Amino acid sequence: MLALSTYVSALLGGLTKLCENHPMSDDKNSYHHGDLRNALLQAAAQQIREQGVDKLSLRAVARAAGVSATAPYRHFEDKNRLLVALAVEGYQQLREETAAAVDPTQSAAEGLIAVGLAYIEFALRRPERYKLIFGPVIHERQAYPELQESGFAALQVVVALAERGIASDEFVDTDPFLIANSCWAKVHGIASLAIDGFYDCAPIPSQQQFFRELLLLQLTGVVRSK
Amino acid sequence: MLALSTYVSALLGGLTKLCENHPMSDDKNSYHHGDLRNALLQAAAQQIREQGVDKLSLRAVARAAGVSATAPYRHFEDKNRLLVALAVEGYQQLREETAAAVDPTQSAAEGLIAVGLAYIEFALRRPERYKLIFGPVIHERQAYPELQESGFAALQVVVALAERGIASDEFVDTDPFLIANSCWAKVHGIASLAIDGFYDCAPIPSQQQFFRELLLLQLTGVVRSK
DNA sequence: GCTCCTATGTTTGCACTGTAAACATGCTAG
DNA sequence: CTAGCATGTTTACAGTGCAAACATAGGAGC
Repeated sequence: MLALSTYVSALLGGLTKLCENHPMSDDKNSYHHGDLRNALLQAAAQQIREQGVDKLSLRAVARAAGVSATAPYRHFEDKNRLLVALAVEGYQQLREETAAAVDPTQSAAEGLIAVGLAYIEFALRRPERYKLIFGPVIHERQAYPELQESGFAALQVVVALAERGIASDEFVDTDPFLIANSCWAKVHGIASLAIDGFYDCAPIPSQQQFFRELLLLQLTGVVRSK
Repeated sequence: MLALSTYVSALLGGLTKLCENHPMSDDKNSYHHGDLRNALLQAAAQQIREQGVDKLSLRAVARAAGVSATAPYRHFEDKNRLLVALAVEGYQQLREETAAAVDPTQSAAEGLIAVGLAYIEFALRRPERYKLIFGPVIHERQAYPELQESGFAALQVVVALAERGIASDEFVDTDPFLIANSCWAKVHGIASLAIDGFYDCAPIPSQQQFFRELLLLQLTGVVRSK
């Protein structure tokens, strides 16, 4: 009887190995999950994508991972910590996607436009993730240095472009950090306003084109050059 | 006696009209509060200011107003509705403060800078209110047209400046709506990033000066004019 | 090979939240 | 004076984040 139960549990263990499409996929049949931390992150990401970032509940995440309500606390001190981890992940994606948008054979100005559009596209494609990254969802951001670090890393893409533009005399000779922040702030503002639906009912023929013109204006300036 | 009480209550009615600083102060000693709606808004505003926007609880607001937990539902269908009301209020403040910053005798460009700085100052002085207005705190913004209306009203200050600049040949001849949005996005981006502490540990001598330079760059452009 | 430690789970419990439903109260119009 | 209605209250429920105590298994040391 004891032997039987052992056998059964082993059998079940084998079975779970076969019919795995949901995240665990380990030989662990019960209890120790194997890779819960990642499973939680993944479940949380999906939940955010589908239901919005402020509807995210730790308990629901745990439920989705097939685990008890307080299990996540073994891997994240806080709900906030989970969010921070997701945000850092988001910053990295953002950095990758914007970096991928710049073509070194193009001019620095074209590069800025491309990065800006990629940034906005990212924000509109993953609005909830974007809100998580920048919005006030995460409490006490300053308590998590990794957040600001990955933020700065994302900014670095733009700084590099600014440096290139200055070096090639394409841009005005200012602090590249200033130029980068100028562009970033602009793009961030556009993305936020777009997500919040400010451009939805505006009399705009094409959003894409509108964004491009906004970005161009950033480069050429508003004041008529005399 | 009946006549007297009527008289007294009329007198008090006249008085409340005069000496209104705190919300209640009515002849109503209990039950019907008098002006609960405003009291709730005020209490909520304070709570947001002091504890942060995402810590706001309707029950705590009710408690602060000295009223039962569900009383607010007689005045706001939702917690969200309360937040919307506060956000609209915030937009109006924002519009007033930015409008007050523009001096008609100045150039349009100087006006844009002044408005931008006033905007950023507003955001930094009332960060939680600002987060409420723009952040993802309010759900389904598009369901509340008054939100977008007051948002557009705030934008109108900038549009007017853009029109003035274009008319006086100070600015390039583009759609004023485009210029206004360009400036607004920029300023909004700066404010958001500043609130999120992105500039806190940056190597910046003076924040104020940094903001001014960022805004100036918006006007003059990044690309070297040939 | 046995035992204990520790990492990782679970259960239980608490204080709190938003909100629905039913009930109470008192101003006001008929 | 009274009926109705706006505005309160009480009660209840499902859901939340999290702390504390308990359970389990896999691996380190004997």
